[in-house]
Amino acid sequence: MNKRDLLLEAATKLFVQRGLHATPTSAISKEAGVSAGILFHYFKTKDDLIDELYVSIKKEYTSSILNDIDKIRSDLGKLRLIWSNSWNWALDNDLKFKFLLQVDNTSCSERVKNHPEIIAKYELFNNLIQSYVDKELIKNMDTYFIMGSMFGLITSMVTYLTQFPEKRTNQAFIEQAWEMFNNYLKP
Amino acid sequence: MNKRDLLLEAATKLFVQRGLHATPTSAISKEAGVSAGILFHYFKTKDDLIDELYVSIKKEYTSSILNDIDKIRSDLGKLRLIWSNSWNWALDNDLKFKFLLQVDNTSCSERVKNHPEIIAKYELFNNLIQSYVDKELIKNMDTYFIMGSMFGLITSMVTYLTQFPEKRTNQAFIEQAWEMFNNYLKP
DNA sequence: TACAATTGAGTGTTTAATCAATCAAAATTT
DNA sequence: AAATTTTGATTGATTAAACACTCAATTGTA
Repeated sequence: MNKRDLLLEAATKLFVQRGLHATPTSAISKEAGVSAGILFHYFKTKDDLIDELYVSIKKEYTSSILNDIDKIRSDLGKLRLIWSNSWNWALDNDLKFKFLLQVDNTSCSERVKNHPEIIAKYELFNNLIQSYVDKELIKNMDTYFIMGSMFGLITSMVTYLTQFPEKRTNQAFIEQAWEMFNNYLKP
Repeated sequence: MNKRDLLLEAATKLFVQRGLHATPTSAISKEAGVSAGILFHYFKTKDDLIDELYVSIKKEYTSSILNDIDKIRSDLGKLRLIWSNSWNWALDNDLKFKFLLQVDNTSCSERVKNHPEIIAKYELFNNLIQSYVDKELIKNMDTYFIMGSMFGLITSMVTYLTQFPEKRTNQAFIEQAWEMFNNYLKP
C-alpha cells in the first residue's frame, strides 16, 4: 500500500481509539510506519487530513448503501436491501463507521459536511425516499425526517450488533428488526 | 453562580463549539471569567473535568425523562411522555445534549460509561421497558435493542427539530412522529 | 543527471499542570 | 468582644512536555 493510504488507515484507527485532537500527527506517522515529515507532504495540515479522511469514508459508506440494488425488483425489497447494506457495511468497517459517528457530532464536521460530492449523495437518497413516499410505500413525512430516522435506527442497530455479534446471524432477530423498521416507515 | 459551575458551563459551551481536545483549559477559565489556576483547584485534571461534566449532564438528562410520569395513568400515555420528555429536554438543553452525543462516540466515554449512578439509571429504564414487553405494549425484543432504538429515534428527532424549529409546535407533525415511534415499538 | 519521494532532527508555539503568594472569612482563644 | 489562628478560595507567572509543522539532506527512480 502507498504511504498516503497507510497514513489514512493509521489515522482512522488512532482517531477512533484516542480521539481526533488527542492523536498527534507523530503517532499517526509512527503507526503507519513512515516518517513524520511525509504526512505533511501528502496533507497540507492535520485538519486537511481529517477532512479528506472524512469525505473518502463517507463516500465509501454512501456508495455501499446502493450495492446490488438493481438485482432486486420490488420496491420493498430494495428498501430492505438499503437497510441491510447500511448496517452490514458499518459492521464490516467498524473503525470507519465509528470515525464517521465521531466526526458527525463534532464542530469540525461543519467544515466538511457541505462537500459537493456528499451533498449530491444526500440528494440522491432524498429523491429515492420521495419516490417511495409518492408510491405510498412509506409514510408521507418530510424526507429529511425520514432519512434522519433511518440513519438513527441503523446506527442503533450497528451499536447493538457490535455488542452482541452473535445476533448478526440470528435470522429470527434480523427478521424482527426489519419488521420494526418497516412498521416505522409504512403509511 | 459559583466558579465551579461557571467553569462547567463554559466548558460545555466550548467543548461543543471546538471539540474536547481542541479546547485548552486556559480557554475554559477565560470564558468562565476566572483564573487559570482555579480550574485545577476544583478538578484534579482536565479529564476529571470532562468526566464530572459528562456524569452530571447524563444524570440531569436521564432524570428529566421520567418527569411527571406519575401524573399519567395509562401505560401508553407514560410511554408517550417518556418520548416527549426526552426530546423536549434535549431541545431545551441543546448544548448539553450535543456534549453527550460528542462524548458518547468518543473513546473517553469508556472511562465514564460505567459510573454506578449511570448504570443504575439504565437498569431502571431496562426494567421499565421489560414491564412494557410483559404487558405486550411493545414488541418482544431484547430490551437493550429496544432502548438503543428509542434513543436513536429520539436523537434523530432532536437533530431534525434543531434544524426545523418551527415544527416543534406543529401539532400534526408531532402526532405523526409519535405514531411512527409507536408503530415501531408495538407488537 | 534530474526529479520526486522520503527522512528525522529542529523550531517556535501552545499546552496541562504547578506553586508561592494573597486574601476574606470562619473558627478558636484570650 | 477583641485578638489570633486556621482554612480554603483565588490568582497569574512559571515550567516542562508535547505539539504541528518545516526544511536541509538523503534516497530512490526514470
